[in-house]
Amino acid sequence: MGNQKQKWTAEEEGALLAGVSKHGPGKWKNILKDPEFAPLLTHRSNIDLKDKWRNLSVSTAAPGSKEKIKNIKIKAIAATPVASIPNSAPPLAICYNESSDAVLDDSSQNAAEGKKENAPRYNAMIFEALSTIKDDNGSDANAIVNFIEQRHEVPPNFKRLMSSRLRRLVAQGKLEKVQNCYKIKKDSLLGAKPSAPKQKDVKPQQSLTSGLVIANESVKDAALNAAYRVAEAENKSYMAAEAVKDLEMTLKSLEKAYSMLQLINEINEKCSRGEIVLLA
DNA sequence: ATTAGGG
DNA sequence: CCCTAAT
Repeated sequence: MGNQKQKWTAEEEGALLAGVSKHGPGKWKNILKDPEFAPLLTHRSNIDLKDKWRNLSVSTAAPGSKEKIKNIKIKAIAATPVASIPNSAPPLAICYNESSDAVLDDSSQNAAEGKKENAPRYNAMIFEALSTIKDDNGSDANAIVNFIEQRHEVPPNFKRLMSSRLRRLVAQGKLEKVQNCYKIKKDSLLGAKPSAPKQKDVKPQQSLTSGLVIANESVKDAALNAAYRVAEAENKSYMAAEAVKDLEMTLKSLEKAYSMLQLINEINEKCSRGEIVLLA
Protein backbone atom coordinates (compact mmCIF):
# COMPACT_ATOMS: atom_id res chain seq x y z
CA MET A 1 0.00 0.00 0.00
CA GLY A 2 2.43 2.49 -1.10
CA ASN A 3 3.36 5.54 0.67
CA GLN A 4 0.73 7.31 2.56
CA LYS A 5 1.38 10.05 0.08
CA GLN A 6 2.52 12.20 2.91
CA LYS A 7 0.03 14.77 1.82
CA TRP A 8 -0.99 17.28 4.42
CA THR A 9 -4.49 16.73 5.67
CA ALA A 10 -6.85 19.36 6.96
CA GLU A 11 -6.32 18.09 10.48
CA GLU A 12 -2.58 18.43 10.24
CA GLU A 13 -2.85 21.81 8.68
CA GLY A 14 -5.25 22.95 11.36
CA ALA A 15 -2.97 21.67 14.07
CA LEU A 16 -0.07 23.51 12.51
CA LEU A 17 -2.04 26.72 12.25
CA ALA A 18 -3.26 26.46 15.80
CA GLY A 19 0.19 25.54 16.99
CA VAL A 20 1.78 28.52 15.34
CA SER A 21 -0.74 30.87 16.82
CA LYS A 22 -0.13 29.45 20.24
CA HIS A 23 3.65 29.11 20.24
CA GLY A 24 4.58 31.50 17.51
CA PRO A 25 6.20 30.86 14.13
CA GLY A 26 9.55 29.20 14.26
CA LYS A 27 8.86 27.27 17.42
CA TRP A 28 8.36 24.04 15.52
CA LYS A 29 9.76 21.89 18.24
CA ASN A 30 7.42 23.37 20.81
CA ILE A 31 4.46 22.79 18.58
CA LEU A 32 5.56 19.25 18.01
CA LYS A 33 5.90 18.68 21.73
CA ASP A 34 2.64 20.29 22.66
CA PRO A 35 0.31 17.46 23.72
CA GLU A 36 -2.51 19.22 21.92
CA PHE A 37 -0.94 18.86 18.51
CA ALA A 38 1.50 16.00 18.96
CA PRO A 39 -1.11 13.30 18.26
CA LEU A 40 -2.06 14.93 14.99
CA LEU A 41 1.46 15.56 13.85
CA THR A 42 2.98 12.22 14.75
CA HIS A 43 4.32 11.72 11.28
CA ARG A 44 5.65 15.21 10.87
CA SER A 45 9.05 16.54 11.78
CA ASN A 46 9.87 20.04 12.84
CA ILE A 47 11.31 20.57 9.40
CA ASP A 48 8.09 19.41 7.81
CA LEU A 49 6.21 21.96 9.85
CA LYS A 50 8.57 24.67 8.76
CA ASP A 51 8.25 23.73 5.10
CA LYS A 52 4.51 23.51 5.26
CA TRP A 53 4.30 26.85 6.95
CA ARG A 54 6.44 28.33 4.23
CA ASN A 55 4.21 26.90 1.55
CA LEU A 56 1.09 28.10 3.24
CA SER A 57 2.61 31.52 3.57
CA VAL A 58 3.25 31.96 -0.10
CA SER A 59 0.05 30.46 -1.35
CA THR A 60 -2.08 32.33 1.10
CA ALA A 61 -0.47 35.72 1.07
CA ALA A 62 1.03 36.06 -2.36
CA PRO A 63 -1.38 35.37 -5.22
CA GLY A 64 0.49 37.41 -7.77
CA SER A 65 2.93 39.80 -6.29
CA LYS A 66 2.78 41.70 -9.54
CA GLU A 67 -0.63 43.28 -9.26
CA LYS A 68 -2.12 41.21 -11.98
CA ILE A 69 -5.23 43.07 -12.86
CA LYS A 70 -8.07 40.97 -11.66
CA ASN A 71 -10.63 41.10 -14.39
CA ILE A 72 -13.69 39.31 -13.34
CA LYS A 73 -16.63 39.26 -15.63
CA ILE A 74 -18.76 41.40 -13.43
CA LYS A 75 -21.20 41.78 -16.27
CA ALA A 76 -22.11 38.15 -15.88
CA ILE A 77 -23.33 38.79 -12.40
CA ALA A 78 -24.92 42.14 -12.98
CA ALA A 79 -26.91 40.65 -15.82
CA THR A 80 -28.04 37.67 -13.81
CA PRO A 81 -31.34 38.26 -12.09
CA VAL A 82 -31.19 37.04 -8.55
CA ALA A 83 -34.56 35.45 -8.93
CA SER A 84 -33.26 33.07 -11.51
CA ILE A 85 -31.19 31.14 -9.06
CA PRO A 86 -33.66 29.02 -7.11
CA ASN A 87 -35.86 27.54 -9.82
CA SER A 88 -35.14 27.91 -13.51
CA ALA A 89 -31.97 26.80 -15.18
CA PRO A 90 -30.45 29.43 -17.41
CA PRO A 91 -27.09 28.64 -18.97
CA LEU A 92 -25.53 30.73 -16.25
CA ALA A 93 -22.13 31.04 -17.74
CA ILE A 94 -19.87 31.64 -14.85
CA CYS A 95 -16.41 32.59 -15.76
CA TYR A 96 -13.68 34.17 -13.84
CA ASN A 97 -9.97 34.62 -13.97
CA GLU A 98 -7.42 31.93 -13.55
CA SER A 99 -6.83 33.26 -10.06
CA SER A 100 -7.09 30.10 -8.08
CA ASP A 101 -7.35 31.09 -4.47
CA ALA A 102 -6.49 34.71 -4.38
CA VAL A 103 -6.90 35.92 -0.88
CA LEU A 104 -5.51 39.38 -0.62
CA ASP A 105 -3.78 39.42 2.67
CA ASP A 106 -2.79 42.58 4.39
CA SER A 107 0.88 42.10 5.15
CA SER A 108 1.38 45.70 6.04
CA GLN A 109 -0.03 46.55 9.41
CA ASN A 110 2.71 45.56 11.75
CA ALA A 111 3.07 48.56 13.94
CA ALA A 112 3.70 46.38 16.93
CA GLU A 113 7.17 44.88 16.85
CA GLY A 114 6.35 42.45 19.58
CA LYS A 115 5.05 39.77 17.26
CA LYS A 116 6.95 38.82 14.20
CA GLU A 117 4.26 36.77 12.64
CA ASN A 118 3.49 37.70 9.11
CA ALA A 119 1.79 35.20 6.96
CA PRO A 120 -1.21 32.91 7.34
CA ARG A 121 -1.78 34.68 10.57
CA TYR A 122 -5.48 35.16 10.08
CA ASN A 123 -6.24 31.53 9.53
CA ALA A 124 -4.19 30.75 12.56
CA MET A 125 -6.11 33.32 14.58
CA ILE A 126 -9.39 31.84 13.54
CA PHE A 127 -8.36 28.39 14.62
CA GLU A 128 -6.97 29.79 17.81
CA ALA A 129 -10.21 31.54 18.58
CA LEU A 130 -12.39 28.56 17.79
CA SER A 131 -10.26 26.09 19.65
CA THR A 132 -10.09 28.36 22.66
CA ILE A 133 -13.74 29.24 22.83
CA LYS A 134 -14.79 25.64 22.38
CA ASP A 135 -18.48 26.32 22.04
CA ASP A 136 -20.53 23.32 21.00
CA ASN A 137 -22.68 25.54 18.88
CA GLY A 138 -19.69 27.20 17.37
CA SER A 139 -18.98 30.89 17.34
CA ASP A 140 -20.43 33.53 15.11
CA ALA A 141 -18.23 35.81 13.08
CA ASN A 142 -18.63 38.58 15.59
CA ALA A 143 -17.45 36.48 18.50
CA ILE A 144 -14.45 35.35 16.50
CA VAL A 145 -13.55 38.87 15.49
CA ASN A 146 -13.96 40.03 19.06
CA PHE A 147 -11.75 37.32 20.40
CA ILE A 148 -9.02 38.09 17.93
CA GLU A 149 -9.30 41.83 18.35
CA GLN A 150 -8.59 41.66 22.03
CA ARG A 151 -5.67 39.36 21.51
CA HIS A 152 -3.99 40.72 18.43
CA GLU A 153 -3.53 43.98 16.66
CA VAL A 154 -5.90 44.20 13.74
CA PRO A 155 -6.41 46.53 10.79
CA PRO A 156 -9.59 48.62 10.45
CA ASN A 157 -11.05 46.52 7.67
CA PHE A 158 -10.41 43.44 9.71
CA LYS A 159 -14.02 42.40 10.13
CA ARG A 160 -14.46 42.34 6.43
CA LEU A 161 -11.26 40.45 5.86
CA MET A 162 -12.42 37.98 8.43
CA SER A 163 -15.76 37.25 6.88
CA SER A 164 -14.01 36.61 3.62
CA ARG A 165 -11.54 34.30 5.24
CA LEU A 166 -14.24 32.46 7.14
CA ARG A 167 -16.20 31.82 3.99
CA ARG A 168 -13.13 30.53 2.29
CA LEU A 169 -12.29 28.17 5.10
CA VAL A 170 -15.82 26.85 5.03
CA ALA A 171 -15.58 26.33 1.29
CA GLN A 172 -12.37 24.42 1.84
CA GLY A 173 -14.07 22.22 4.38
CA LYS A 174 -11.77 23.32 7.14
CA LEU A 175 -14.57 24.99 8.99
CA GLU A 176 -18.18 24.13 9.35
CA LYS A 177 -20.94 26.67 9.41
CA VAL A 178 -24.08 25.63 11.23
CA GLN A 179 -26.30 28.65 11.20
CA ASN A 180 -24.35 31.77 11.71
CA CYS A 181 -21.78 30.06 13.79
CA TYR A 182 -18.51 28.52 12.74
CA LYS A 183 -16.93 25.38 14.10
CA ILE A 184 -13.74 23.55 13.37
CA LYS A 185 -14.69 20.79 11.05
CA LYS A 186 -14.31 17.37 12.58
CA ASP A 187 -14.50 15.61 9.31
CA SER A 188 -12.71 12.38 10.01
CA LEU A 189 -14.29 10.06 7.52
CA LEU A 190 -12.22 7.02 6.80
CA GLY A 191 -8.91 8.68 7.35
CA ALA A 192 -10.03 12.00 5.97
CA LYS A 193 -9.16 11.50 2.37
CA PRO A 194 -10.42 14.36 0.25
CA SER A 195 -11.09 11.95 -2.57
CA ALA A 196 -13.86 10.13 -0.73
CA PRO A 197 -16.89 12.41 -1.00
CA LYS A 198 -16.20 13.37 -4.55
CA GLN A 199 -18.51 11.12 -6.47
CA LYS A 200 -22.13 11.08 -5.57
CA ASP A 201 -23.63 7.78 -6.41
CA VAL A 202 -27.34 7.60 -6.80
CA LYS A 203 -28.03 3.95 -6.52
CA PRO A 204 -31.12 2.01 -5.54
CA GLN A 205 -30.90 0.86 -1.99
CA GLN A 206 -33.03 -0.21 0.92
CA SER A 207 -31.92 2.49 3.27
CA LEU A 208 -32.95 6.09 3.16
CA THR A 209 -30.61 8.70 4.44
CA SER A 210 -31.98 11.39 6.61
CA GLY A 211 -29.10 13.40 5.32
CA LEU A 212 -31.24 14.27 2.39
CA VAL A 213 -33.20 16.76 4.42
CA ILE A 214 -30.06 18.26 5.77
CA ALA A 215 -28.58 18.48 2.33
CA ASN A 216 -31.69 20.17 1.10
CA GLU A 217 -31.48 22.73 3.85
CA SER A 218 -27.82 23.31 3.20
CA VAL A 219 -28.37 23.85 -0.46
CA LYS A 220 -31.29 26.12 0.12
CA ASP A 221 -29.27 28.10 2.56
CA ALA A 222 -26.32 28.22 0.24
CA ALA A 223 -28.45 29.33 -2.65
CA LEU A 224 -30.18 32.02 -0.65
CA ASN A 225 -26.90 33.15 0.76
CA ALA A 226 -25.36 33.29 -2.67
CA ALA A 227 -28.33 35.15 -4.04
CA TYR A 228 -28.18 37.60 -1.22
CA ARG A 229 -24.54 38.21 -1.77
CA VAL A 230 -25.11 38.76 -5.44
CA ALA A 231 -27.65 41.42 -4.68
CA GLU A 232 -25.30 42.88 -2.17
CA ALA A 233 -22.51 42.82 -4.68
CA GLU A 234 -24.63 44.62 -7.20
CA ASN A 235 -25.30 47.41 -4.80
CA LYS A 236 -21.69 47.74 -3.93
CA SER A 237 -20.32 47.17 -7.37
CA TYR A 238 -18.99 50.67 -7.47
CA MET A 239 -16.64 49.72 -4.71
CA ALA A 240 -14.81 47.61 -7.24
CA ALA A 241 -11.55 47.23 -5.41
CA GLU A 242 -13.16 45.99 -2.24
CA ALA A 243 -15.79 43.91 -3.92
CA VAL A 244 -13.59 41.99 -6.29
CA LYS A 245 -12.43 39.41 -3.83
CA ASP A 246 -15.95 38.85 -2.60
CA LEU A 247 -17.17 38.44 -6.11
CA GLU A 248 -14.69 35.69 -6.66
CA MET A 249 -16.12 33.79 -3.79
CA THR A 250 -19.63 34.64 -4.71
CA LEU A 251 -19.07 33.15 -8.08
CA LYS A 252 -17.67 30.01 -6.60
CA SER A 253 -20.57 29.78 -4.21
CA LEU A 254 -22.98 30.26 -7.05
CA GLU A 255 -21.35 27.56 -9.07
CA LYS A 256 -21.42 25.16 -6.20
CA ALA A 257 -24.90 26.03 -5.06
CA TYR A 258 -26.21 25.70 -8.53
CA SER A 259 -24.74 22.29 -9.19
CA MET A 260 -25.92 21.14 -5.80
CA LEU A 261 -29.39 22.37 -6.59
CA GLN A 262 -29.40 20.35 -9.74
CA LEU A 263 -28.41 17.28 -7.80
CA ILE A 264 -31.06 17.86 -5.19
CA ASN A 265 -33.71 18.36 -7.79
CA GLU A 266 -32.70 15.16 -9.43
CA ILE A 267 -32.87 13.27 -6.19
CA ASN A 268 -36.04 14.95 -5.10
CA GLU A 269 -37.62 13.93 -8.35
CA LYS A 270 -36.68 10.33 -7.88
CA CYS A 271 -37.88 10.35 -4.33
CA SER A 272 -41.18 11.77 -5.38
CA ARG A 273 -41.56 8.91 -7.78
CA GLY A 274 -41.16 6.48 -4.95
CA GLU A 275 -37.60 5.54 -5.64
CA ILE A 276 -35.22 5.27 -2.80
CA VAL A 277 -31.84 6.81 -3.19
CA LEU A 278 -28.72 6.79 -1.20
CA LEU A 279 -26.18 9.51 -1.07
CA ALA A 280 -22.75 7.97 -0.92
C1' DA B 1 19.70 19.22 18.57
C1' DT B 2 16.97 22.86 15.97
C1' DT B 3 16.18 26.22 12.69
C1' DA B 4 16.39 28.86 8.19
C1' DG B 5 16.97 28.71 3.46
C1' DG B 6 18.03 26.74 -1.14
C1' DG B 7 17.45 22.82 -4.22
C1' DC C 1 10.38 16.48 0.45
C1' DC C 2 15.62 16.38 0.98
C1' DC C 3 20.04 18.53 1.94
C1' DT C 4 23.08 21.96 4.03
C1' DA C 5 24.76 25.79 6.55
C1' DA C 6 24.38 28.41 10.67
C1' DT C 7 22.91 29.06 15.62
